[in-house]
Amino acid sequence: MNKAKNTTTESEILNAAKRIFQRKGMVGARMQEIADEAGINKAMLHYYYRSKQLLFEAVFKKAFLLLAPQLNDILNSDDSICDKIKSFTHNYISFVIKHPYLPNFIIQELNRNPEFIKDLMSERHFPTIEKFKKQVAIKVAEGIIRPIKAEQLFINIMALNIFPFIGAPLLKGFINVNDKTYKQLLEERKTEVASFIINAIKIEQ
Amino acid sequence: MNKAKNTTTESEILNAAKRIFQRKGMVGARMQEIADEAGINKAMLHYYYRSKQLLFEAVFKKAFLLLAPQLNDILNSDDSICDKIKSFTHNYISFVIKHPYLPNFIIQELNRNPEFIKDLMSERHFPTIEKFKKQVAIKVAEGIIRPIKAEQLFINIMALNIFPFIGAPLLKGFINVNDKTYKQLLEERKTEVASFIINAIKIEQ
DNA sequence: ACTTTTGTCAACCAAATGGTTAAACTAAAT
DNA sequence: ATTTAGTTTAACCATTTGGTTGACAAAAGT
Repeated sequence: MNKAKNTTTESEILNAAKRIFQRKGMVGARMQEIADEAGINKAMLHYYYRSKQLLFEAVFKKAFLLLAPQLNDILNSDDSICDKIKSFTHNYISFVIKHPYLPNFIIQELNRNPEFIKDLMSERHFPTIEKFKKQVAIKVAEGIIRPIKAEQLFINIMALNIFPFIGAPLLKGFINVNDKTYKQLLEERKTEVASFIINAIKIEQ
Repeated sequence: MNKAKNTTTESEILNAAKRIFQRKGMVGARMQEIADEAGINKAMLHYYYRSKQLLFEAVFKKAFLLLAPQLNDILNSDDSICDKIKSFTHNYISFVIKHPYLPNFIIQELNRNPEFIKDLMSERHFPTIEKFKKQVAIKVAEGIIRPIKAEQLFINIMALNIFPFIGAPLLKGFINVNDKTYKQLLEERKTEVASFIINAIKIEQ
C-alpha cells in the first residue's frame, strides 16, 4: 500500500478538522462537515482518529503547540525585560494576524473544559514564568522599574496582546470602525503595545 | 388565570436559560436541560419564547444590557480621563467577580455570530466613545498625557479588565497558581490595573 | 352557568448526528 | 497467481434534539 497515500489522508483529515474546529468549536463542529472539507468519507475520520473527542484533542494540542513554545522561548531567554516585551508583542501579533481563529479557539475550549490545561501542563515546552519572575523582582529591587508583581505584569502583557483578537467583534462595535480600519489598528499595536507596557513600568530619572 | 403565576414562569425560564446558556453557550445548551433547571415542562420554553434562537437572544440581550450602560455612563460622564479609568476598572472587576461567566459568554457568542453586534448597536445605551476620544485628544495636545490614539487606549483598558476573566484557565496554568490565589490576584487588580494604565499614559514633570 | 382564553403537560415526531459494519478495492508480499 | 494487510465506501443504526400536538385545567370574561 502506498505509504504516501495514507499519511496524506491522515494529515488531510487533521487539516480539515483544524479549519472546522477553529471556526465552529468542538460542540459546533460536525463530523460530516469535516469529512466534506477534507473531501473524503466520514468513516475515515473514525478509522484514523477513533472518535470526535480524540480528533478534537489532536487538533487542539497541535494548535496549542504552535503558540506555547514561542512564549516559552521568550520567557526563558537571556533578553532584558524590555526586549522580551518588545519581541513577544511583535512576534505574537504578527503570528496571530496570520492565524486569526487561533487564540479564540484555545481560550474558548479551555473555558469549556478547564481541566484540560492540566494535560497540557505536563507536556514539554509548556511555558514557565520562573525566570521572568526573578528578572522582574531584581529590576524592582534595583529601582529600575515600578513595583509590580511579575504575575500581574505577565497577565497585562497577555491581555494587551491576545484580547484585541478575541474581543474583535465587540471592540469593532464600540469604537465603531470597519474591518479594514480595525486591522490597521492591530498593525499599529505591533509596536504600540510594547511602548505602552514599558511606559507603565519604567521609572523616569 | 393567575397573573403572577405566568410572569414567574416566564422569568423563571429566562433565569434558568441564563444559567445554562452562560455555562454551555448557545450550541452546547439543551432545551431539556433548561427546562429541568427551571423545573417545568419543555413545551413551556416554546410557549413563551417560540424557539431556542429567540430564547437565546432574549438571554443575550439581557446579559449585554447588564454591562453596556455601565460602560456608556462612564465614557460619557464629565469625569477626567484618570477618574474614568479608575472607576471603570474598579466597577467592572467588582461586578464581574460576581458574574464570572458573563464576559466569556458575550465574547464567545459574538465570535460565533459577529453580525449580531449590529443588532446591539442600534439599541439605546450602546456605548459610544466620542466624548472619550475628544478628552484624550485634548489632553494629548496639552502635553498632559503621552501621544496615543483614544481607540488604542480604549482597547487597552478593555483588554486589561476583561481578559483576566476570559483567559483565566490559561493564565492559571501559565502562572501556575490555584483558584484561590488567582482570585486574590483579581482582587488586587481592582486598583492595580488603573495605576498601570495611568502610569503608561501620564507624562512625568 | 357558560364560554373563551391562557397555561401546563406527557407523548410524540422528524431531522440530525456520532458512530459502526460489511463488503469492495488496492497494492505489496509470498 | 494468490494471499494478506491496509484503505475506502455506502448503507445502516441508535440516540439525541428542537419542536409540535392534543388533551386538560384554571382563570377570566359574559
